[in-house]
Amino acid sequence: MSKPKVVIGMSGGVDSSVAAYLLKKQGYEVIGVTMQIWQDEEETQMEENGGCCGLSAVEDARRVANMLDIPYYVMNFKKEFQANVIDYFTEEYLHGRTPNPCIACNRYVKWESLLQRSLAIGADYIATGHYARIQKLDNGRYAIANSATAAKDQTYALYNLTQEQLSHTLMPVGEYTKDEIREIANELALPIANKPDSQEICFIPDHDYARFIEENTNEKILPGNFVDTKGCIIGKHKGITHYTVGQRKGLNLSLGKPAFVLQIKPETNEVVIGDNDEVFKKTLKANNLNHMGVAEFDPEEVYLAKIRYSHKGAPCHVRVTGEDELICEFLEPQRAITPGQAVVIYKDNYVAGGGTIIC
RNA sequence: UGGGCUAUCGCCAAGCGGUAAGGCACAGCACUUUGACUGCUGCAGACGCUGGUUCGAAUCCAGCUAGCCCAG
Repeated sequence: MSKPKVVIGMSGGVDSSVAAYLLKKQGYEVIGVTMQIWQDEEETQMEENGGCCGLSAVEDARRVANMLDIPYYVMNFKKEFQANVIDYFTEEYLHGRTPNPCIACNRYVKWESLLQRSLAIGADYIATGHYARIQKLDNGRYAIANSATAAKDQTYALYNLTQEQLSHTLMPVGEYTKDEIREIANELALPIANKPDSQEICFIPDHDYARFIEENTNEKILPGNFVDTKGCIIGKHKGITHYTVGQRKGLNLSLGKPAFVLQIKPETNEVVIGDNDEVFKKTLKANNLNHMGVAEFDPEEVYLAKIRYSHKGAPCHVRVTGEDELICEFLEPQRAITPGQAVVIYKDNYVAGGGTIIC
């Protein structure tokens, strides 16, 4: 008798607002929720230009919910966000890796925590404004698939969701292009129709990662040596948290030719420097695997793998080398394979699985 | 202290009498819905200092200063 109930995570932005509208139109009983995840009350000001999680977001989301005539709540997830995103982020950098906090946030906060609380209040699904689609494959598994807009594809950051989570998730805007979504927002005269897209890491608005990390750890970040591939010292660095593989800017190294970070060695507090062509590698090892559309990788098959958000994807073979470990062998060398980043493996146009790059 | 060499932007470096190349670094902007990468733009009013020769000098000459090398 009753309509299926869905909790939509509302950021106050265009996408999630339209998503709420679409769900309602599709006949769901929609409940709007904004997750409060990091901001201190006094800091509302700084997020005006559309961060995904600011408090100004709450005002916008509430207005949209009113217009759509759906119930609206703010849920506090600061503790979960701190533990699963901020602490993880800091810890990774301290170990010389380069994390992708959005992936952790998606899996552990936006899904795990929000889904739990939503189910607890009687919802059947949660929904978001991501540009991606959820498919149920012939093998019975759920997988995230590319959205209608390749340009706006967000599947990479969602590779880590579990089957359970996917079975309770809806992504209504995945069927549209960004332009179509904005058009709908305009037609509805949503107050946020022209908000710019969010970008950058939401909890570091000033973009100063190193300072943020320093303020969020008790560990002392020590300067160390830049070394070349032979181990010769060629300069001083400001602390390994300032660097990532493939980086060129900010090294302050004048070698007569561009210098790039090849590797970060936390054991010795060294940063290895080399030429651009030395930052290309053909294989990577990953652990912390998540199987999405494919339960077991076929070593014969050629998959497409992305090693960073904006990577176009490159063909590779996938070899499982352990309980929770695999190796991707790319057909062509890839630039800046970076420990801490995620490798997401695609089959056709859906996510087969992925993991965290360890080397 | 005797002989030789060198002194041009933060680093490297063109220039050889006609009015300061380039690379690296750095900065800003653009791109980017993780970090990066990339692209574009900017970056010596002046060539160690002081004089001199020339219509004209970073470029020639002299002295001074500093650094390097070789002799003691």
